[in-house]
This record gives sequence, structure tokens and C-alpha cells, in this order.
Amino acid sequence: MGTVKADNVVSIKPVKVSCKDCRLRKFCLAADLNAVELGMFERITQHRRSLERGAQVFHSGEKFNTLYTVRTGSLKTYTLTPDGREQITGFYLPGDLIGLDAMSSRVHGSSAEALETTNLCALPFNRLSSMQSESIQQRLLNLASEEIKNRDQHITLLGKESADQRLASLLVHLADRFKTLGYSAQQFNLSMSRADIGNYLSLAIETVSRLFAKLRNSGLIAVDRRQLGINNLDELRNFAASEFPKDVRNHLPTDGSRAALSVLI
Amino acid sequence: MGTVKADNVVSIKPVKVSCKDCRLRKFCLAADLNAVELGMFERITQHRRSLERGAQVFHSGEKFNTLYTVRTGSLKTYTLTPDGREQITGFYLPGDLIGLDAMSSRVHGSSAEALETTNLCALPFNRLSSMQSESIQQRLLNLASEEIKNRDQHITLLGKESADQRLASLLVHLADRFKTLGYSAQQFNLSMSRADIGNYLSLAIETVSRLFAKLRNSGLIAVDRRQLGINNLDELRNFAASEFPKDVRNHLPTDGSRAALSVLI
DNA sequence: CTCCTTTATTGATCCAGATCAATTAATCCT
DNA sequence: AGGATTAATTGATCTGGATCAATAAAGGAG
Repeated sequence: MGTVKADNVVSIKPVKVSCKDCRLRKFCLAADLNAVELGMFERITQHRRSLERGAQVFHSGEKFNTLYTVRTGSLKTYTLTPDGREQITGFYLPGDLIGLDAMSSRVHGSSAEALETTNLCALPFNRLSSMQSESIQQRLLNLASEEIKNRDQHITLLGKESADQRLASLLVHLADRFKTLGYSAQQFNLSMSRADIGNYLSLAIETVSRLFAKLRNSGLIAVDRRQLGINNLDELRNFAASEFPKDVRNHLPTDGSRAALSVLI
Repeated sequence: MGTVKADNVVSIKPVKVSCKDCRLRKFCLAADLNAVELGMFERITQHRRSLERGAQVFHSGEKFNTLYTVRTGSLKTYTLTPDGREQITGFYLPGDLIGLDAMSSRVHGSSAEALETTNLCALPFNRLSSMQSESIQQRLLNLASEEIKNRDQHITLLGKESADQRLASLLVHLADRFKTLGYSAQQFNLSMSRADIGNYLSLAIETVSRLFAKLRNSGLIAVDRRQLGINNLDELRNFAASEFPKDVRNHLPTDGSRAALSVLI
């Protein structure tokens, strides 16, 4: 990441993929637009940004003027603590919109960084607003609302789930996201490092490593470096939402149906 | 809280306070409305809800159709973990809008409960939408954006701050909020229990109690049950944002300027 | 190819904050 | 008022996950 991260110049070049044919349209701001609006939208969205791993899309503190939709690749967003440590607040996959938290103050409150080679659609906010499209306003509001709900989920994860459950939850969440996007939920690549995962889940990287080993030993997943296979998504989901609070763990029945889990507990 | 919480019937009665004269207008959805729009808004918002402590405004899973603005009092919002434990996601004070996270799915993803006697303005969402007011749309978007930013802050608090910093951060945050509302930042009442504070900050209630004692002993605050006095807001703010990660704490200079802090560390 | 840096794994030890326990102080009934 | 429930404080002990440490494995640059 070192040299790449330092001062990566971002190439801005039009890429010829019309919104009309875009596989991701139903996830993006243009979801509900009619043909006419879509034309306007496409004229506004002509700029695409291509990023290498480690490249920053925007920094906390910068002036906000553009929303971005992920077209390919993935990103992380993060805030900084007063003493400069980074707290990852979200991972973003194709179809996701980033920058919503800056709409009000017009200043970015978080930073965004590509986790791998990533393509974005840049949506200049003022021009979006000037479209006066009811559909887009609606969509923005819905996406912001979803974002709040996601954050609430994550707060609940950080506040109430054990280390094991946190990692399992993340994997299940990613699997579900990939499935929605039409990719395999059973087999995918983790574009984020163990450090990123630990940071996001508020766990030490050694703990993350140990938990991967634990899940592998239990047979729930197969993991080799960043390549992940989920052997039993339902059971992994059960484990993530395990209804056994810490103090009850040791009193589990080891009889049959929870065989794989018993390895874990 | 017991019997009150159980099945509190909520009285819906018009209260004669016009939005035009409302001291909280600049914080609420009606912030930027012109006289005509304000009239429409007021006709929509005729219903006020009055709640006793422990009364629920809405439950997670319920159909969403109304946003609420806090007029007096305060509330907590919370999600439930799969095994039924509650995770508080926010405290809401006069002027705050609750329910934004449900706009997209039209189903509440969290619950809201009054922390004390509380009055709300109920804003039926469909009727708001039908106003087609650009100002209101804008305002909704901005408030949702702020809400995302607040959640990011809280995630950072849960993920990166020590127990001491968390409590100090909450107190500073409350002080700032009260100040914005025109109340004293130095002296206010904590409407939430120690249990609520602990839940919100992800700390055991015993820890919260000990931290209050610690802050009191340091001279930064005065606290008697739920009555809080902040003796030195700036120093409390410094402490909350203390740039000394856990591992450096013991190497602090004990010389002068950080005298009060040294009691704490 | 080799050297170097980064990322990940695994083991040993430690500690911040949780849990357990006992006491006190409010507040709520009847 | 008096007994009962709930909220808060304070002390003693325990533990999940952090930190420290060493090693391995994978890229990456020349």
C-alpha cells in the first residue's frame, strides 16, 4: 500500500458504458428514472474515476461536491480519532453510493479509499440537485435512510456481539451483498486486509486471524489468504446471530444438530 | 419503569403552540419554510403526542408512517439483538427528528422510548411528501445526512475510545447540545439511567458508576444522582479527546497544566 | 534469481473492563 | 408510614480479547 497510497494521481476519463445498459442501475441513484431523466442524468455523470488500491477518493475535512457510485471494485470509508487513528465505518461494493454523510455540511466527515482497483461514477451534487428530479430526491433520501439503518446495525454489532459473532456477521453480510449483486455467495474474495477487518470490527488483527482459523476448523468456511469459501451459509448465519450470550455458552447441548457449532464454542 | 412501560396509552391531543412561534422551529423540518408553506405544515402537524417515562413511540418491526420531532423531554432509540438484548443507538433532545431510518423500507428498524415526560410533534410522512416542498425535502436529506455523520462518530467512539473517554465524550456532547438549545451547558439533568448510559456506551453499569466517581474526584464534574454539573468543560473536552492511547497513559508528564487530568490517569 | 517489505499466523502473557457480590439510597405502592 | 422494588455505588475477582513476540509466507523491486 505504501507508495501507492502516498500521492496517487487519479485519472479522470470518460468510459463508454451508458447508464441505460448498466447492470448496476437498479442499485444506484438512477434506479427509478424515466428515459428523459436518464438522459439528463447520464450527461451529468459523464466523468468516471479509476483508482488503484490505496488511492483516496476524498479526505475528511475536504469540501464536498460530488457523490460517487461504485461501479467495480470496493472501498472503505473511515473517520479519524483525535489522535489520528483510523476507524473504518463501512465497506462499499458495486452499486453503493458514498459521500451521503457530507451532504448537509458540504464538508466530508470521513475519508474513502479504494481497497483494490476500482471504478467510480462521479455525480456532481449541485448538478444533481439542479435536475430537480423527484425520483432522485426520493432515492437519495431512501439511500440515506438505509445508511442510517446499516450504521445502527453496526453499532449493535460493536456493542453487543462477541468477537466470533462479529466476524461471522461480516462474512454473512458480505455473502448476502454479493448474492444480491449476482455473484456467488459461497465463494468470493475479501478485498480488505485482516487489519481492515479488525479495524472495522474493533478487534486486533491477531484475533481476526485466530477467528478465521476457528471458523475454518469448525468446517463452516474455507479460507486461504483472501479467498473465502462459505461451506454452510445458514449455519454461519445462525452462528453470527447465536442466541447464546457469553454466560450461557458453556451450557450448550452437544447433541447432533449443533455439531459444527460445538467445535466453535 | 415497570408498569408504566407495559402498555401505556398515548393521548393524542392538539396543543395550541403554533409552529410560527415555536422556539425549536429552526431545528425541525420546518426550519426554512416560508409563511405559506408553514401554514400547510402546521395543518399537517396538528397532532401532538404526550408520553410518560417508559412509553414507546414506535417499535422495531412496526409499519412506519410518521416522523416525530421532540418538543420537550427526551427519548432513546434502540435496536434489538437476535437474542432480544437492547442496544441504544441514540438519545434525542428537543428539536431532534426521529424515525428517519424507516423512510426507505417503511418499517421501523428501531424502537423509541421516552426517558421522561415528553411531548412530540407527529409528522405524517405521506402528507409531508404530498406537500412537494423543496425545502422540506432538502431538510430531510440534510437531517438524514447529519444522522449518518453522528452514527459514524458513535461507531468511532465505540471502536476506538477507552471507557473514560466514552463517558466524557457523552457528557461533552450533551453539554454542547444543551448549549445549542439555549440551556446551560454547565448544569443539566441526565434523563437517562446509568444502565442506559452504559448500554449506549457499551459499558457495564458498574463501570459507568465508577467513571462518574472518577470524574467527580478529579474535580471535572459534580454529579449527584442524575443532576450533573460540569466544572470545566474545556478540560473535560480535552480529556474526552485525550490523545494518549492506552499504552502511553502511564508515561504522562504530571507537571502543572495537566494537573486535573493526572488525577484521572 | 535474491533481498526486502508487507501481511498473516500462532503462541505466551497481560489487563481494562465485565461479572459477581454486598450495601445504600430512592421511589413506589398500599 | 412501612415494606418492596428499582437504581446506584463500591469492592473483589475473573476473563475475552489485547498486546507482545517470533515465525512464516507472499509479493515486489532490482
